[in-house]
Amino acid sequence: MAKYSKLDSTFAALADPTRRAIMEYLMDGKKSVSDIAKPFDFALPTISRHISVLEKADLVTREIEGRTHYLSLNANQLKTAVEYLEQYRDFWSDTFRRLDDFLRRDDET
Amino acid sequence: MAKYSKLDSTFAALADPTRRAIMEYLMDGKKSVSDIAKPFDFALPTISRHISVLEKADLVTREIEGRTHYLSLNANQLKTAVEYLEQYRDFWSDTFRRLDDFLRRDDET
DNA sequence: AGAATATTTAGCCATGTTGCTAAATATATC
DNA sequence: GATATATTTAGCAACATGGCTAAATATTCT
Repeated sequence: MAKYSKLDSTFAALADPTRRAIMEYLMDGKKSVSDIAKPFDFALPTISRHISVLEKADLVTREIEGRTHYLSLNANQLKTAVEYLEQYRDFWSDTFRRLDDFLRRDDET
Repeated sequence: MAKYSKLDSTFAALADPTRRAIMEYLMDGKKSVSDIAKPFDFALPTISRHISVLEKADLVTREIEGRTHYLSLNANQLKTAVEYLEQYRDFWSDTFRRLDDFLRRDDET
């Protein structure tokens, strides 16, 4: 399926702390570029580029109103990233169950 | 918390398709470096480096037996990455619920 | 000891990323 | 129409990444 075709850019976008902070801020709702930039010590073009990386990764969407660009989280792609990682869920459940069993057996001695 | 302190390198490691393929292969259990390298058209040192990127990201662990290095998935860090992304779960549930409500209302007309 | 096997390290090159400042573009306001 | 505001684009420097080959290291086998 083409569902996972953007994982490269999605995970790459998530690998930067500034971009993750932007994402977290957007949980509050849609925000303009300058709103997003305010708390950071970076020049505006730097933030603008971070936003466009998130946009190309489909993690955020842009809505232009006059001269202001509003950015919002894209639920779809976030969900896709989690779904990809969840294929490992069985694996880590097994691991923790085995650890649990091990500890439980210790208790019985 | 220091729990999310490795997210930069973890997501960066996941951003490469070769490394994701390696991870998927490791779901089958622990494998040697040359086993892992076999299906790829890359030189062995290239795969060796990909593995060490995964290792530094805490996504895999290494167990050395004689001259052979065995690699396994690290359940902990996989779980941490998913947990980080799941803070957005409320957000995307809301989004999809709103969409659902919208479609439902359409049905009623 | 010497040869074979498993893997890493070093060094190179091409490309991509992330920060900057300066300039361009688009829209709103006086 | 000129000025102010919101944002992007261009171009640069520093550094990181991902591929390669050649060489080094560690272990096993004869």
